[in-house]
Amino acid sequence: MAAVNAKPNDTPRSMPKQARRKQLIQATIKCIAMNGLSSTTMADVTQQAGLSTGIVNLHFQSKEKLLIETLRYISDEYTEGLNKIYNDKSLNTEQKILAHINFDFSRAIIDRNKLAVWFAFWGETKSRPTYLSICASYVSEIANNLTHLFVLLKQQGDYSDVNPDLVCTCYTALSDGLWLDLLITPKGMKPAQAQAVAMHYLATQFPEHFKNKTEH
Amino acid sequence: MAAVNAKPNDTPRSMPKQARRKQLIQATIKCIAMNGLSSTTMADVTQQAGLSTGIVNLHFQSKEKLLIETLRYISDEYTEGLNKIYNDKSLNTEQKILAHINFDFSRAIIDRNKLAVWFAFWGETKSRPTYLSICASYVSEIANNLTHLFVLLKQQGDYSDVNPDLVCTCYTALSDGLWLDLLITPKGMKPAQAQAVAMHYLATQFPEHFKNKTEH
DNA sequence: CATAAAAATGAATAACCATTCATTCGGTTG
DNA sequence: CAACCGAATGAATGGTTATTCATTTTTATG
Repeated sequence: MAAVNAKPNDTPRSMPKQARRKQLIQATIKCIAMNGLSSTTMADVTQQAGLSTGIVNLHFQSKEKLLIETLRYISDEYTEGLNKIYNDKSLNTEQKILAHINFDFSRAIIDRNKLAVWFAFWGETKSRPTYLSICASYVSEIANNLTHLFVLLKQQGDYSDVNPDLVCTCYTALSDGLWLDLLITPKGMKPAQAQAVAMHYLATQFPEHFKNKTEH
Repeated sequence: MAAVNAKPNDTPRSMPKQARRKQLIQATIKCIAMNGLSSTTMADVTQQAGLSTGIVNLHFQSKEKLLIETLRYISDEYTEGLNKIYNDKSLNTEQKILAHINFDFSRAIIDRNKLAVWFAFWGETKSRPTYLSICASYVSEIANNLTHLFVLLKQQGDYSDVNPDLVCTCYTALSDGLWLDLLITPKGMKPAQAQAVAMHYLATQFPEHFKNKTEH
């Protein structure tokens, strides 16, 4: 029996379409991080992917569609990671919230390449309804889930003054703002610090659960 | 699209150089908000300003320098507004902090055109050292001043557990994140709401001063 | 007024860039 | 092995864009 040698360096044509699209999206992320969205060209992307000029149009029809799929890619990665946590039946409410925070400041998420992509697209939402609607949809999905966790936690302590909606809005804004710190002051703010700031806020709302927990 | 400032009498040539530069910067802000940074062209900007093709190169040498001056313009507007508050001898510490929050969510600052510009530039900082250094400089200036206010306030109440540095980082990140909400969910989040969220956080740290002071 | 200096114009230019498509390549099938 | 077909290539194309600069317009000065 001959061993099937899957050479990782090769990019065989038999690769499923989905894999080639992913390869191009990842090249796009790298290019946006390296050159900025405004000077990312098709040539940059295809070169970064090690492929030929026309390949993006073959797989995505146009540059605009590639960019939309790139935004969708990082949005999906984020929401899917969180949904895995929300749906994990082995975790209780407190553990789910902790897992959420850990995820928000995990390697895969606070990768500066991806942060640059997030902010680049956010900066364009006002002029591109498609970007805006992709953002609006993941924002509301996460807000629903996270608010619900806060509602549940509220019932587990002396938290009558806590407003779950407000806490969700505040936590979400805080973590977005911390992402900005990680992007623009990479030497001043480390991931663990950012996470500690987020924990600090949650401890003000749910001290019985989150005080003195600097978990990672 | 009609040029807004096309009336000849509005733009006399005797205008000081500084005024024409400002006019072009404001046109740039409007274009970035309307079309996105990545598709803002020199022709867009000059048309928006109601001036001729070569005018930007005459006053700024290049597009890149225009963009840098645009970032500097919104940064300066922000830091100067805050410095006015910090240096106002008629305000006590608590009033300065309240004024800071009011300013962060005032009309001039949370104008969606300008928010779009902030995020557009933040998205490019990773690839443009000049943008990064402009951002780094205003960030640290504000952090110094705001932290100092928290240090002073800490002495005015039973706040032994408060960490002024942490509160400054947290407040700043929170307000940046709320700006994002104002930009991408304009129908879901109103300025007054955003400000209330910020107040809510400060009340957790300085309850004797900021509890039940959500409106201003 | 006359003249010079400064500011602004906009047609022309050269570089750049997204997209196309005739051609080549590689894997599969019979 | 031969014939086929989808995937990939990359030179060519046409549209866009930043920048230049000779010319025109306006302002300042005596």
